[in-house]
Amino acid sequence: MNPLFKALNDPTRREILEILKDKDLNAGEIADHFDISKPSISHHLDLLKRASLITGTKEGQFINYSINTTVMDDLLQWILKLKS
Amino acid sequence: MNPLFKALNDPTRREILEILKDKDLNAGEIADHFDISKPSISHHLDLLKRASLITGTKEGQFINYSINTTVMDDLLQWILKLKS
DNA sequence: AAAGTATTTAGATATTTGACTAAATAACTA
DNA sequence: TAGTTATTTAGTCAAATATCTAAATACTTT
Repeated sequence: MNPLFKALNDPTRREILEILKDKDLNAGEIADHFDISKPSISHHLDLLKRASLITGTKEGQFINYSINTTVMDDLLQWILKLKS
Repeated sequence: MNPLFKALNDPTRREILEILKDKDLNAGEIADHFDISKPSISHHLDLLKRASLITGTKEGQFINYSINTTVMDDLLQWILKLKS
């Protein structure tokens, strides 16, 4: 659970998830959405990957990122447990 | 959303929520569950309060804390939006 | 009023985090 | 193969975080 909460505890990373919800994008396209350097975005992507919230697959020169929402099921469970 | 994610991004604070799920407790009782100083627990309680995840009501010398799960509805919505 | 208990506030310190620039790696293109 | 593009890794720095001890505040009890 820890890497998941950690990954979600940043507005930039949450926005990355929101833009990936609509469409897979490569690292450069993701970086273009933000006013932050590419290395910083790369770091955010790394944290999201560590939490399994995204997956990156190399397509030639590019790395295409997709969201993976299945990890959030644990989070949903945890919240619902607290609410019951 | 930010203070919510921030508050949840700590194992001690998540455990505080879990023990408050079962039963309201005062600050001292909460502190007794952990191997951490009372001032540190007080700080964690403050962050949880800022996120409206708990409420504290003074009962004489004690402050009784209760969980408030309604704030998590926004979080649930956010997660479900990403999953749809 | 003085002493004791419960909790928070203040101040200090070590660790973590998010950002940057510069350099490294990997793949494509001429 | 040399140059260009995409992305990550390395190293640095400032700001944020989690912890501690000591002191302050607030209530209760004697």
